[in-house]
Amino acid sequence: MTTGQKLNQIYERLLARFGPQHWWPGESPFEVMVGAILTQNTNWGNVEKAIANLRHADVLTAERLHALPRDRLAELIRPAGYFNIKAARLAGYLDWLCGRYGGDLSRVERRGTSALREEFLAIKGIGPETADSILLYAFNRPVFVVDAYTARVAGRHGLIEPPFDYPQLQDLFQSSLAQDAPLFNEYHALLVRVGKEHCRPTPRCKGCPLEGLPHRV
DNA sequence: GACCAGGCACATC
DNA sequence: GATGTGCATGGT
Repeated sequence: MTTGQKLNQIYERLLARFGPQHWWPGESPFEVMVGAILTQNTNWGNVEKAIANLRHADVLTAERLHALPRDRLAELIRPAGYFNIKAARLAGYLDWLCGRYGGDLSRVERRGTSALREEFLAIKGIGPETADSILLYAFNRPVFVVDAYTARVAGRHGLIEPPFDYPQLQDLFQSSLAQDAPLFNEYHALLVRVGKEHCRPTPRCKGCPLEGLPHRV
């Protein structure tokens, strides 16, 4: 079986079990970008609390968030954890968005995918996963998002030989699947789902939709 | 009371 | 280039 066939088989099993995940759970591209920074190494439920705080404070626009004092911003996003670090990262992102694009995401939208990725990676606090999450979930670009769950599932099921890094894992998916943003969107969300419920640091393989597929000890 | 969560930058070797 | 560490809240 080719890698592409294996990846499609896994996708079909996950989708059959869990159904569409309706990612990203954000209301606008701007919210997706803010959420992508806030969710770094953090449970999404905590991020929702932080975003709710921003919404209730009526500062969920580029201009208002950019104008907010750093300590006030940190206070509002406190539930998301690492709040001082993340306040600085959001500020850096907003400096870029407001400084280079006047806070206008429709202008950002016009940029090509690889140029945009480079711009994101140049912002302190935006690494590969956050950049790719924004490209896929805010801008619908066919970029596969790699995260800890992706690495765990791919490693355990022998899709890739360790040691492997982010670009290698991303290339595995991008070169073996159709270059399709809705597919990448759903696939990543499904990997997160199976990672939360079964493919955990200490595995819970009983009842896993991937049970019976090749697996490492 | 551990363990875990949709990373990243920086220090040190 | 590889490895280690700080950052922090909140749910299980």
